[in-house]
Amino acid sequence: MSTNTGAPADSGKNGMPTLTVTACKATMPPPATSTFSFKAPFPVASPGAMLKPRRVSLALPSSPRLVPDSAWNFRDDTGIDAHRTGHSNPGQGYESDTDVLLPEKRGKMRRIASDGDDFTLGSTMGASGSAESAAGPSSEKKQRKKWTTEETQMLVDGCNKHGVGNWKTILSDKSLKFDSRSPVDLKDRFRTYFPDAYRLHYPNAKTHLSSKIRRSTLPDGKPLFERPAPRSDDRSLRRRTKP
DNA sequence: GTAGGGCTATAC
DNA sequence: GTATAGCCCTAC
Repeated sequence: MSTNTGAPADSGKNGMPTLTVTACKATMPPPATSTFSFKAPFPVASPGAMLKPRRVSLALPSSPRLVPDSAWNFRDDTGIDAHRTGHSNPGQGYESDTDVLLPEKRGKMRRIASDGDDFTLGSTMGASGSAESAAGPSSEKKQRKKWTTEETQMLVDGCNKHGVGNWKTILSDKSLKFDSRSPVDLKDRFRTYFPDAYRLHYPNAKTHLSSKIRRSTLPDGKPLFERPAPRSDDRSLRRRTKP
């Protein structure tokens, strides 16, 4: 699987270690250049010192999703395959258009892709839909676009330069080239590709944290990224509650 | 604008 | 059939 050859190595200036991690993918062959260089952007006394929950988990105390810490080491069990055990048909989407469940039934409304489907993504499409809004008013689903090694490296560089979580800033950095990515795309990529780092920076996250993919910590567990200083208007401590 | 959970296409 | 990655949606 993925290996983390993070080389603590020559701690650079400011005591910030220059790290190297091998970015092998579990399901796809490693690109030609599979080594990313990481550099912790901010000095930190201890890995956990700056950790501060930015959001409160959706999981209610009584929620079956709430799993013990030990479960973090397992695959996304906390994200339970609702779509596999629920109403949807794995790999086939919903059985039919009529299988679209109401929000009160499914928890929240989702757009269903179907032939001739007419819906638009609505105003909330801004986040990830903006990048390819050229699709038109009744925007079709954004085509899946795999992240290249180069893009990933840009993301890493951006995180090191601007701090994890400053996706918009990273995206705006002229020196970083992304292929029509949105801030959300950056966040999602970071979340899926560097689950360990994501978990370190966002302890509340319970999804997209495969236990098999670890590209973001050193063998000794030290993080490759540093969380930027929390914003003063940190809303992370609050979290929506499920109906 | 960002975090976080969910859905689903795709690879294996 | 399952795991992963990418996209979607919504709360804040």
